[in-house]
Amino acid sequence: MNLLFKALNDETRRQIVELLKEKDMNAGEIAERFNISKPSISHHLDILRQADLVTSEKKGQFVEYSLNTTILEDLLNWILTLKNKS
Amino acid sequence: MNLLFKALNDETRRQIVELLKEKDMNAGEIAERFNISKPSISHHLDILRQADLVTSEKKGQFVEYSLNTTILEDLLNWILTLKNKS
DNA sequence: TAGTTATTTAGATAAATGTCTAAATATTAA
DNA sequence: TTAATATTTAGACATTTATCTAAATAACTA
Repeated sequence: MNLLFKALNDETRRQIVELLKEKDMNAGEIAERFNISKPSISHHLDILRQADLVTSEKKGQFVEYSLNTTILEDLLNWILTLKNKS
Repeated sequence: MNLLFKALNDETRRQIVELLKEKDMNAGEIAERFNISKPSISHHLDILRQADLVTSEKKGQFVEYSLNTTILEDLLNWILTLKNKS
């Protein structure tokens, strides 16, 4: 839960997640969308992966990233529990 | 959205939110629950208030804090949109 | 009014974070 | 094998963050 909140607590990472919602992309394609260096994007992707929000798969010389929405179930439940105020 | 994620990106603040889910509490009562100084808790409460996750009301010499769950609607929708993967 | 209690503000500090450039690694192609 | 391309790792640096103690502010109470 900690890693998940941490991963989402950054505008760039949230935008990456939104990009990956549309379609899988490789690291370079993702980096193109931002005015941030590739190493920085790589670091953001690493944090998203640590949170299990994305998965990565090597495809030749590219690394393709995909969104993993199952991990959002926990977050969703946490929020819903809060909303069911006692 | 930024302030909301920021507010939730801290274990202490998430615990405060969970406490306030059960009942309204004043700053001192909240601080008692943690091994953290009162000024630090006050600071956490300020961040939660900036995110509009809590509201505060002065009651005599005490300040009572309440959870505001309506702000969670945005977060909920953001997550649900992500889950509806295209 | 003077003292006590509740809370916040101010200022300091160590740790975490986001960013960069340069270098390393891995894969493809000539 | 050598060169080119894709990505990550390493190391540095400025900013943000969580925490603390001391001081300020506000509100009761004797």
